[in-house]
Amino acid sequence: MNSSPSHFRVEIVNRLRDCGITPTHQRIRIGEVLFAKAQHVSAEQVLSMVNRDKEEVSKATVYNTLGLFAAKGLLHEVIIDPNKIFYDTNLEKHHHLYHMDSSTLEDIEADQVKIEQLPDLPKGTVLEDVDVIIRLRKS
Amino acid sequence: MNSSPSHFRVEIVNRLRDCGITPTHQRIRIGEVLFAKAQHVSAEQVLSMVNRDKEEVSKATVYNTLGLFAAKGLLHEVIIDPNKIFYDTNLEKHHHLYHMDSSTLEDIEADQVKIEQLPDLPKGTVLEDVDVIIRLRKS
DNA sequence: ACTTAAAATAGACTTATTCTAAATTCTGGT
DNA sequence: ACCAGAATTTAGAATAAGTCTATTTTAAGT
Repeated sequence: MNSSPSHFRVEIVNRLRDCGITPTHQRIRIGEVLFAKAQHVSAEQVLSMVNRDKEEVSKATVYNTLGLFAAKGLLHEVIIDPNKIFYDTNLEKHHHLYHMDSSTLEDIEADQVKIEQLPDLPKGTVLEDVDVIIRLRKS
Repeated sequence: MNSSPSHFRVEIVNRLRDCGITPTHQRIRIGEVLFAKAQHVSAEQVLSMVNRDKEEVSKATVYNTLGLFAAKGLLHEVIIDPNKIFYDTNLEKHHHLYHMDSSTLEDIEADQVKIEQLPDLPKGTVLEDVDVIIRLRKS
């Protein structure tokens, strides 16, 4: 609805189309806040970022959209804190440092952790992902 | 309050004392169901196991006690399912297979996974734990 | 523009967990 | 054994994340 949409906005629209997601106003808005930088955000945070200036997107839509984006691979769900899913916009293979004192999450590049051996997987199953979470505490 | 407490019951009482936990009726009851075998249980499950025959322990106490046991190292919290904490009575070093289709958790022994390298930890922090979660999907 | 399927919405609902304030039970000192 | 104070338990209310539902709005192809 803007006559000169920003380059970033156009990028998001294309990204959504590439995944077969119809780029609605709300989804684009959510994309704008999510993909501005690599970050870990909760649904709650997205909701408030998206509506910072004016009420633009409902709670239900934020939840639906985050679920949809995650299903399409635009985000990863990170499950570390029991009361909150974090959505991670960093799609590179990577792992996490979790600061238990502050409940914050920090990325570590995949090559910083070397896993040499995994168990035999039960038959009938395929590996989806290996998450490594390094929990830290203040010393 | 039983004149011939079972060996298992006595064991639990000692275990609680060793951790500096006053062994109340409720805590012992909860210990009985938890430490009967290595398992992963949610608070909800503990609540219903404990009160199977007759109402013995309140919800608040179950939550308090699980939190206390975890703080004292009698249990480990496992956070994999976003809406639920699972408490793990297996205290051996180990990792987890998570079956995404059934939302169930399976232990794997620590030596089944070899981690060769960890990143340098930020200064002022100490390693608390390294969790490896292998997510599986039906093939 | 017109139609229809997809998407978004408000707000009620659910579910896990925490809080609160009162009642009960321990524990250590007598 | 008895008592006081501390710790623990309790029922039920409160909170918070997330889901559901029924209705309205929007997107996209004709």
